[in-house]
Amino acid sequence: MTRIVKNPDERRREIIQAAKTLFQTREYEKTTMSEIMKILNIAKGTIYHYFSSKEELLEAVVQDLVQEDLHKKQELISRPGYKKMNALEKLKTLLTSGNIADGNEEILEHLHTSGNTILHTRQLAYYLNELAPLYARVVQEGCEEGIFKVANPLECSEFILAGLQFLTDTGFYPWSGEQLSRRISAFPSLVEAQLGAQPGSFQFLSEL
Amino acid sequence: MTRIVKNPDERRREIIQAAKTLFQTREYEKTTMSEIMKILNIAKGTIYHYFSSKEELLEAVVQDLVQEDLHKKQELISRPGYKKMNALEKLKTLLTSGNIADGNEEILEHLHTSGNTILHTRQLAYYLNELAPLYARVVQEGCEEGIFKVANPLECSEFILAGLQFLTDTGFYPWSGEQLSRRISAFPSLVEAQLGAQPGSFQFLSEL
DNA sequence: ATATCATTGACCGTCCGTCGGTCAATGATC
DNA sequence: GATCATTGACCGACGGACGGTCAATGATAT
Repeated sequence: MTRIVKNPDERRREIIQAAKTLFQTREYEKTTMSEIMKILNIAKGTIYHYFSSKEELLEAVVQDLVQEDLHKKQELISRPGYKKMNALEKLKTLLTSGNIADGNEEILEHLHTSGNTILHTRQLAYYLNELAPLYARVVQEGCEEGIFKVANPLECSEFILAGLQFLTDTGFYPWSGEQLSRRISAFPSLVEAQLGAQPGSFQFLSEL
Repeated sequence: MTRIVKNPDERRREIIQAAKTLFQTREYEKTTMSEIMKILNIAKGTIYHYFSSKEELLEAVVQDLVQEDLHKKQELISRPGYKKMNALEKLKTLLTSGNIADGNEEILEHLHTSGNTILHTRQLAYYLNELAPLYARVVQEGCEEGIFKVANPLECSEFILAGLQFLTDTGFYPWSGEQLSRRISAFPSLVEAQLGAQPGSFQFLSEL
């Protein structure tokens, strides 16, 4: 067969991109390396030239996914208007800019509701490591502004992000519609209590 | 080979028991049906006579695991002294009676630190469904006693349990020792804020 | 005796990962 | 500038393991 040689970086990203799509739509465990290879028209060996195992490929995909989100958020932060906001508005900006699994929303939405535990867990864990500090900074500011009251900003951020995500992401578990709406309705008051914020200030969490 | 016929219920429980041990020590995905079958000295077909897939066997194991915990907690609740406690003491009793993955502590402790995402996620989800209502009731009582202040007891319980578990269970993700101790130190103030409880009342959470 | 059903183990298809080997580009040597 | 060695991207047949199937068989109850 004709052989196509590409820039290694490009090839690597191609593989990650294809794997990302498949892992998200078909579920990690039910995605085969052969599928990825067929989509890209490459041989088995090529994938294994770049990633020593399926597991390692997953790792790269997750990293890519979270990094994407991180960049999006950093872009938001560096926008002109951002600095003038108070901590609450900043938090709202960060939280509403599509949490985890953004940009790929269209793909997900439907098939998201399957159960892709491994991908989602890794993603959340990695997400916490990378993004919780960002939120923590804003929480800290809120405390200084006097609108929040939190003893441990970083852990508080991790706690909130983990809770919100785990309890509403059907990628972890097939939560029922009743469970989801029940939880989402309660989130504003939960987060307000957690941050010591004014009642109603996080009402927007119920309106996504 | 000589054939050993057992009471179906007993056989079923044998299989669940063996699978439970292996799933917890070796990790679900790396446990093979053949291993289970070898331990029990039964043929492959026998397992599939009781469980139509490995996945279904996992489901049964998780259910068993959580049910075990539920019974333990119900036993605690029905003890003579329990009813006389105030809500805070009751919560402490429930929370310190070994959360998820109790009884099997010895086995875990060490190998727990591997990464067994699927088992742990299912377990937490199932745990929330079954046990959050128990906690919610106590939280509700606390509100009536005036020592807590919570708008949505059930969702609040789910939130706390999910957060604590996800952020400290190395079965989800290999959290570092630094992360773990940092989070555990912060838990008292986080939970107190969430429940609107007196500062210091959940200090015991840092001392497990 | 015969119906029922728990049990067996050979067998199947699939999937991850390996490995020996190909080929083109790069750069050293004469 | 012609020749040749080296590198590493790429290939794809193959191995081995695993989840799952099924027809046959033995045990048990009636």
